[in-house]
Amino acid sequence: MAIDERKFRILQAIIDDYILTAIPVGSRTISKKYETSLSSATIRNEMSDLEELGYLDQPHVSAGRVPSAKAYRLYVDQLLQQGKILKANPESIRGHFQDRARQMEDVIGHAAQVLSSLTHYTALVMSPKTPETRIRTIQLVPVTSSTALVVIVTDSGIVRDSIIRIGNDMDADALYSISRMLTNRLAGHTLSEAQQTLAAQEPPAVQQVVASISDLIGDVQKQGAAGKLAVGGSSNILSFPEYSDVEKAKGFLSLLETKEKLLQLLEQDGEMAFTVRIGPETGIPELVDCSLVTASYRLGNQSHGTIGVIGPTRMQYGQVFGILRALGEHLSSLLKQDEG
Amino acid sequence: MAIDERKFRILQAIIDDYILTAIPVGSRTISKKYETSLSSATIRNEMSDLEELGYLDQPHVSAGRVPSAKAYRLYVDQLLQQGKILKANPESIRGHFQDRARQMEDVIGHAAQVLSSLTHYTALVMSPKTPETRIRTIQLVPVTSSTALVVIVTDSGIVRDSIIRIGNDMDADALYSISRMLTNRLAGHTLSEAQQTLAAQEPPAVQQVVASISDLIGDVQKQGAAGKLAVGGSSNILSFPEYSDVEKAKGFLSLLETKEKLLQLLEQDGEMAFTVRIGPETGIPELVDCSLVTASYRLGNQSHGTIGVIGPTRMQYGQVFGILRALGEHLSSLLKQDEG
DNA sequence: GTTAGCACTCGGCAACGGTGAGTGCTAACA
DNA sequence: TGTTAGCACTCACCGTTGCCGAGTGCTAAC
Repeated sequence: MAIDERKFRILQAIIDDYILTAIPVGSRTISKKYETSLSSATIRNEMSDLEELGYLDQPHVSAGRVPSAKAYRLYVDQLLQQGKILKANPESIRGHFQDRARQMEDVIGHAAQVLSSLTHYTALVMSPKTPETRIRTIQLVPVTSSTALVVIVTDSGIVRDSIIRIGNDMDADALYSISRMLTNRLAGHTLSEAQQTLAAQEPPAVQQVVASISDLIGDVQKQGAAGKLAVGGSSNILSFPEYSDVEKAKGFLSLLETKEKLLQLLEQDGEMAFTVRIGPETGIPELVDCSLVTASYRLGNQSHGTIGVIGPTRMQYGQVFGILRALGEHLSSLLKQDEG
Repeated sequence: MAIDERKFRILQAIIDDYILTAIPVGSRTISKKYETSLSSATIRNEMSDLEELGYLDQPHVSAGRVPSAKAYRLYVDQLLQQGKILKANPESIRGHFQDRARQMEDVIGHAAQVLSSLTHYTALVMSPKTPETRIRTIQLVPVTSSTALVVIVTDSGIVRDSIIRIGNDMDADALYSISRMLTNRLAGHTLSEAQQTLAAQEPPAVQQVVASISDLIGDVQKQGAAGKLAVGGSSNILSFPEYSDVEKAKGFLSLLETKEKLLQLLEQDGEMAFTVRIGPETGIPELVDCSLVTASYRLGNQSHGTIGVIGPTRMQYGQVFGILRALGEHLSSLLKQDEG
């Protein structure tokens, strides 16, 4: 038995209704609200077939039907294939980003806030990963007589700084000449090349400084490979009856606090327009009743970041796609402008 | 009618028991577990008096008694006065801070994590405020041909950077000479003085750059005045029966997401060893069932930050005091060491 | 001042039964 | 062969009822 066009229409109606109400959908509801030309008995037969095919679940015998993960999958694939993406109002997004944010962390934090308040779901925003970035400038800035700030600028515009200990006999000019020397030697190299170069030739005078800088380069690399994550609207999930159970809610919120797992989850996505993971497809027990929708946004020409939304499986997918697309475009333009 | 020594002992027993169990305490429980020399009837009379005095509440007539905010206030004051602060194991704290964190934000974020996992409550960590800080160095680092990174180092060791747009005709050396000029002119000045100085004398050649830097100084000032806030263990509150109601939990978690209110709350505290706000004393409706315990930690000699814990009013105060003290000391030493 | 005794209150819980939404099946109809 | 009306059946939900037990306040005796 295959799923024909009418079955699909009925399934769609069930999903639409369930997304709105979160109440198991009965045959009579469909017959009255959606397929008015068919009687409830006919719908019933079709629903029975759909259940057999694995698209519907029945919480108990005298309740209506609930869409399965398989049903959502079909629904979403159809949505994406037909390009049924609700247009979000770009103005409403731009309005939230009036004041220029200066640091990447501020931007992604703010974006997560905006995304969660627009969708009413939980928002994730990951900064772009920059695994194979090249050094552009290294500069030492005096802080105290015995410490200095190392600033590393890479070609992806990522800046990382850290305070290191220096010998007592260095003034600003001495630091500047070291900076020039390092920049000359390392500019254009990838981070790992730079670390090797530094390890190979250590001028004894600046040995300690160079070692610290080498450490820092390792940090930059590690961090660039990982990407930073901002979460917004954690508590939104509590608005949904799916999470009225406190234990479940706690599991979900704890998951949000351990960002490693989330990063891992987001990193599985390539540079797709949209990735949708429905319930068990996430592979995380706490998210069996959730869907994760992610999209990527471009930063310059080489690296990309990820934005996403976690909500109940009965998510307003079409709307979420639209908002993600609009926000992604906005972020891309925002960051491009920053870079000049 | 005043509260005599025996009444106080009974009140203490009730609070201790309620802190452990969250179940309204009956006269028989006290008579059996705490005041074994007195019968339940006697306890009953005393409890009736304590209720009249406002120290106890009765959820309903056939339930035990629950301590009021007034009771906790008395209890905590006594605790602090007698110095009954449980010693926390400093090792357990140090163990969590093995890897040196490089940026202030990492430090406070990590500290919030540690604090929440040690106490099992929700942790707040605020970075030190530095309202009257002085500039030590300003340096421009080339990023692209038309942008540069401004790094401002202040005497409180706070570093703030931002990317600004520059004219196209500046190379690294030109930027360095501007940096020297700015540092010479502004070093030792407070931020507001620096802004005024810059506004007064604008060399036309670097007009745009200077204006951007002036903006940035304003930012630094604003940010220094505010302090950054990290929250840890938001979901911990869900472990307590007080917040098994989803609506209440949602209100609490939403509050944690809007950091402005929290900052405002923390800023009311001066540089006290401990500040305790019990239930209504917080002045925030979402926190009527919560207590907020804060402590300050020193950064260098001038500025101080705040760490705190939010938990149910029936909090393990003695233990929390101990952990806060130990963590505060650790943070102070950690940051001092960073500064060199 | 303390305590035993007793009547009383009231939340919590389990059992009960009615209601209604929803189903599956069957038989008749187009 | 597909559609539909009819009907018996299931079962979650909800309000009612009654019991249990923890806890209280009061009184009287010690």
